[in-house]
Amino acid sequence: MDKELQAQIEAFKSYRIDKSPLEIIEHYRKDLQAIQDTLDIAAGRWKMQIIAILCNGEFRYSELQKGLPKISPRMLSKELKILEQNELVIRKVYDTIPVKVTYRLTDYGYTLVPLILELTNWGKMHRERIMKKEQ
Amino acid sequence: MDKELQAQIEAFKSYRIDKSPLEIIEHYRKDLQAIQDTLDIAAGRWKMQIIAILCNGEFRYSELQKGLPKISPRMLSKELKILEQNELVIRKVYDTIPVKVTYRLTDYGYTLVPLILELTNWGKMHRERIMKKEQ
DNA sequence: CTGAATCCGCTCGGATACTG
DNA sequence: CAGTATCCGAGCGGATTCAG
Repeated sequence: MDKELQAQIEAFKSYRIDKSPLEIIEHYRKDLQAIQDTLDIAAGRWKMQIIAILCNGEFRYSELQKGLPKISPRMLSKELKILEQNELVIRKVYDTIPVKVTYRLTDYGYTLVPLILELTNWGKMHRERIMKKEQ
Repeated sequence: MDKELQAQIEAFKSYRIDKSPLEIIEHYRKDLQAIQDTLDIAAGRWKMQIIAILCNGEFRYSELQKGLPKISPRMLSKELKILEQNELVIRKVYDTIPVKVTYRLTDYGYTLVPLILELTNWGKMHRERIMKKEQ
């Protein structure tokens, strides 16, 4: 695992050897654009967390609220609507009384799993690092 | 690669089988916190892109500006300062005339490489998908 | 060349109250 | 239960100008 990371880093560094900084930047434009594209979809404090929950299955609106205690209903419904528009989430209404609404990821939404995992892993590592420093 | 993704997704789904949504959410709190932690470090429109450039080596302030044509000097220096405070980036001043300043990642900064790669990959895939749909 | 200083609009996101 | 409506503050980020 760590070796893999080393390899990735070395790949970046070796890429650089025979190029000037400006050449590198030029060849790297598309990657930056790609990052920007991802950020456009996933921006904000909540979207990634919502997707992360939904990776685990189908959840009701109120269940999501319990998973994200600090989110206001306004934000939750707003974010869900955007995620639905981007075809990452499917909203399903059950015609019962009282109403029941569930959310789950589309297949496309599940393509974000690796990203979610990286976010989670790095966050955990970061927290450990902070803890150590404080002691 | 795609098989690996399938395996990851299945891992999520099978995890769910014998648990209620609320149990899942409860057990999942720490992961959400981790995601939040990462977002706190990487939030905003520019930080990830700056780190992505610096993955390729050492760059001067003006080179970074060329890599991110739309960033204002204010933002660039502000973001770099925060990244430096978080020990992701090292700032180095050369005592020449005119001054020369370079930025590069710390070893800790390089731990973000996998995340950067995922952001890039997903962004590229997403763009292809959008293109197809529009035709 | 590498920023710092100032001004400002906008949108993100929180709080609260209310509805079918 | 699953949202909507309304109000509001903070800060993100852009534009421009200036300085060491």
